[in-house]
Amino acid sequence: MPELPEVETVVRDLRLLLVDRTILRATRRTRKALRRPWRKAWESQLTNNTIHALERRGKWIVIHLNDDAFLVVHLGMSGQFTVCPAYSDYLDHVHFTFSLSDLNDRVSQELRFRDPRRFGSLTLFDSSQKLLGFFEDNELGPEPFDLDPNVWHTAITSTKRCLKAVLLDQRIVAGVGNIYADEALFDAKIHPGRLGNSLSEQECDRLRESIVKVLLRAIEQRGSSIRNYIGGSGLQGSYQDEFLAYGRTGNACSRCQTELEQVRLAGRSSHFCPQCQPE
DNA sequence: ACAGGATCCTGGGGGC
DNA sequence: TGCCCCCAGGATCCTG
Repeated sequence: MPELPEVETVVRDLRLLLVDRTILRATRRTRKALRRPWRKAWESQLTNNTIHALERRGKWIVIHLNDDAFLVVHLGMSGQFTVCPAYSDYLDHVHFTFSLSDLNDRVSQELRFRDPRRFGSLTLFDSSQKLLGFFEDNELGPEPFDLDPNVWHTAITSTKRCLKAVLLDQRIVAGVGNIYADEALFDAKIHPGRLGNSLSEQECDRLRESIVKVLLRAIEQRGSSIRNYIGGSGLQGSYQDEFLAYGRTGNACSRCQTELEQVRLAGRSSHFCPQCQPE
């Protein structure tokens, strides 16, 4: 579900709500397995630990704690990570709660992790070295905003995979998912089924610039809420109202009025304009 | 090396 | 109302 703009929105929301606050208690509310195993010992490691920074890396949320510890969260397809009043009702599928130290005269609050489909995960690393090692083991690629044009050009043109598969590959670029891959390819006027090694240098540049443009605009709109995505403060995003390709099969292309089409690539539905994005 | 499929899950929507 | 099937913002593993 959440791609880079949604994760960035959660991080920005939570930064305002969590920095300098202490986790008084970490509670696992279900025994259902998530994508990665949770160790019981992490609960005591988190207790009385203070959050001093939050950052995003690709689709990962990194929470900096004292003693060089890091809580790393992935939202998978349906994850929600929100701060809410401690007395508010629990929805179903809330797997973790982290009660927070009071802030001045505000009501007591909790950080909650909810994830109906359980493709998300929470993992604690007890040193920055282990955190970096984790990203290295995953071969997590560069942030879209830091892409070196030459490295990008080489990565694209040295593969015979279709572009949709390349954009979804977190080793090539971190943070792009199904929605923003389609939107970026539409913006760049490049067909998602084109093979990487068929792109010209100009097309590589255009695609890279479209990715950045689409992601930045989506962040401005707090991401896309099409099913159950919400930000760290519970607010929805609105970029879904600006989709030009994703989910618009059968509608008229905003540029040329041709009917948009849909194909399945890399196991994912891909939306495009057959006129603007020729095969 | 890569495509394609299955898998891990729950829930919503459409068709009947 | 219910049932069945398909689909979904992710990522990984297996087969051919």
